Order: sequence, then structure tokens, then C-alpha cells
Amino acid sequence: MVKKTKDKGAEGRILAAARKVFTTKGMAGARMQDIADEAGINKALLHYYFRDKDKLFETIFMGEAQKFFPKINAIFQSDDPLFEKMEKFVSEYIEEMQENPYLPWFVINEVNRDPERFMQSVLGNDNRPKPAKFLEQIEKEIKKGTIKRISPVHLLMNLISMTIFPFVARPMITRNLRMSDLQFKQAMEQRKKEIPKFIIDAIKK
Amino acid sequence: MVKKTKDKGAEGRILAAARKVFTTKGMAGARMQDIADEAGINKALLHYYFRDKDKLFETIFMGEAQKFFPKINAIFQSDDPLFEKMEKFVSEYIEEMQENPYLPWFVINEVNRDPERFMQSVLGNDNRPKPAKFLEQIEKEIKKGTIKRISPVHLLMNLISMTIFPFVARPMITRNLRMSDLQFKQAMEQRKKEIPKFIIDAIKK
DNA sequence: ACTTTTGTTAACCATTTGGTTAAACTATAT
DNA sequence: ATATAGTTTAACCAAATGGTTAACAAAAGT
Repeated sequence: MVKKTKDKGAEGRILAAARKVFTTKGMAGARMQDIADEAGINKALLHYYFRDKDKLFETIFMGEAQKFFPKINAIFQSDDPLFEKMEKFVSEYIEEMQENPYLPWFVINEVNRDPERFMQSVLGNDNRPKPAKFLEQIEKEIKKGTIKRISPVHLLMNLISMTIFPFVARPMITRNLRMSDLQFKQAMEQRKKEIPKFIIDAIKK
Repeated sequence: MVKKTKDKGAEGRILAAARKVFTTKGMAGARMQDIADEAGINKALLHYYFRDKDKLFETIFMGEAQKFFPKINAIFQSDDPLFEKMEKFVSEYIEEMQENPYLPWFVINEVNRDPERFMQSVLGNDNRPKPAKFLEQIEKEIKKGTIKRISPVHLLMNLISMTIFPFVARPMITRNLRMSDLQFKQAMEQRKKEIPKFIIDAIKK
């Protein structure tokens, strides 16, 4: 589909198109021609603004990864009480993924493809996720006796898994559970409350 | 790396090589030449045994998907009590993924790429996952009053998410939590008991 | 007005990649 | 031994794909 949206300049249209193509097909599956078509411009113009496929991809990937990670940190680093922290995490994350459903698949996919680059680029900045504080907080609550004895790492994995996985495996889930798009969206909306409730029920003494 | 493992015939070596390349790079990222090199044979021989890339991929994908899905069904359809069923699911699934760590990423990835084919091929057979019985079983337990009121669908999502997600996002997790391969393996081993315990704590009255 | 810089395109190029062909090699049957 | 069917390879081909070039158009300085 060719968009001639003249409101954005060429560069903006390229970025929007590249984002769409890369995030749905991945680096390996994306074609420069597809991006050009989607942006409604000549293929050579891609190379005028962004030297080559790698550079263009890097630009997109960084932008998307920024959406995916820093949010975690803001929550993990805050001084909120544990349960509130988890509620915020689930809620904000699901909100983000409702708007950008491709996000977790794309980021995880490309991190799997080349974990090194991920380490250096995304984690090199100050926005690398630092779960230490969160893990300590869990241990504190255990010692205080407010929650059951549980491995902080497993609790963290459970939290993240329940929040993100349904978006990664969306097609599989909707097919097998015979859910419409709307039903899926509503289910994810419910999970903003279901997941924290589930976790609190599991660990609260 | 070129293997000249003569124990398997050419066809077997091709399948093993194709499996390795496809499951790590995905359909779009896999190169026929890579598969030939990995199998230590001439590229033309690939087309002698399997007509083209699509046919070869289909063969591999079907085989891997068979590992990924039918196991679910065997457990879901059984007459075991609910908690036992969940324990078996977690335990057997993690066991399978410990042996084939690429499995969930590969299957989910390719299902995302083309959900239709997935529907027709994998789900066309009798081994399509049928969660109905499992969902009903949950509702029965709720009515019996043995577990708390919880949406069966969310409970199922939680179960699957906690079991599978760490393997899908493995590189991200090990990097951010500074885990070695061994530590990850041990953590997954622990999860065979941690996840059922977590769920039971969350829902048992 | 006109010169220079920036933006955009059509045509082209080199490499990669999936796939083919014809010949050679191997085993097996006659 | 030799014909035959199955197996394997080197060389080749055509299409796809990332990238370049040269010319042209549009803005921006002067």
C-alpha cells in the first residue's frame, strides 16, 4: 500500500515505513524496496537519508528498544511499595503493548539474533534495566514477614512473563482460544488487574 | 562448521542441518548454502531430496511444531486432578525446552509470520490443542469451592506464560540478571516446582 | 538573476541467493 | 563385466536484492 502522506517530510515517511516493515518482518525479512514503497518514495532516497540497511535498521531498533526498556527502570528504581510497583509495571507495560503490539516480538527477536549489539547499544546507556533494587525490596518484605518466602528472581520472572508473553504469542493464543481481536484486547485490559491480584494472592501472608 | 558425520545418510544429515539453521535463523534468515555447508554436502543435493526451500522448511517446521503442541493436549485431555495436571504441564514442557531451547522461539516466530499456514497444517490434525476440558475443570473446582474465583482463561495464560516465556526471552534475561548458562539451566529446573507452587498459592482456598 | 546546496528520481551495477543441468560416480542387479 | 537406477557434484542461470550513479528538480543563498 502506497501512502503519499505529504504532512511528514520524506525522512519522516521513511522512518514510519521502515518502522512498520522492520517491526513486522524483522531485519532478515524486511526488503528495502518494501520500505520505499510503503513510504511512497524512490529506493535511492533511503540511502540518501540512511546510508544502508543496517544503519536504517539500527535507527528503528534503538527507537523501539527505548520504548521497551526504560519504562521498566523508572518503576524498578522508584521508592514505591512493592505491590504498588508491580501494579504500575503491569499496567504501564500492557498499555504500551496495546498501542504497539509488535513491540515485544520485535525487540526480543532482534535481541535473540544478536545479543552482543543489544548489550552494547541499548544497555550501554544509563537506561539499562537494573533489577537489583527491586530484588532487594522483595527480600526486605520477606524478612519483614509481609510476604512468603520466594526466590526474588523467580518472582520477577513470573511478573514479566505473565505481562509480556501473551503479546509475543498473540496469534497462537487467539487462534487456540478462539478469541477475536476485540476479545484479546479486553482480556489484556483485564490482566492489568488480574496479574497483580494473582501475584499478591500467591505471595501475601 | 562442516560435519562429515557419515553415520547418517545424506538425507538425514540434511534434515539435521536444516533443523539447526532454520531454528536458529528462522525461515527468512536461513540460507540454503548454510544448510548445505552444515550438512557437508553440495547445495544441489538439497533440491534432490527436498524440492525447494519451502518444502524443506515445511518438513522441519512440522516436525518441531509436533514437539511443541501435542504434549499440551495429552496433559489437558487427561483425567488427572487440576493441580497434578498443571505440575505435569510445567515439568514436561520445561524438560522439552531444556533439550530444545530454540523451540518456543522458532515456533512462535513462524506462527507469527504466517498464522494461516499454522492453522491449517498444525491445527488441522487431531493434535490441535483443545483447552476446553482444562478450562471446564477449573470452573468445576471453583464451584466445588476448592479454589478461588478466577477467570480460567487468565489462569491458563498465566500458566503458559510463566512456563514458556523465560525460554523465549532467554538472552535478554540472562544478560540483565547476569546469569550464566548453568545458572539459567538451574533456575529453569527450579521453576518446575516454583511455578506450580506459585499458582497453587495464588488460587487455593 | 544566478549559483549553490539539498532533495528526488530512473537507470544501472554487483552480489547474493534459490534453483537447474548435465555429467560423473556408486552401488546393485543381470 | 555391464547395464541400470540411484546419488552427488561442479558449473551454470535467472531473479531478487542492496547499493550506486548521473542527471534533474526544488530551495536557499548571494
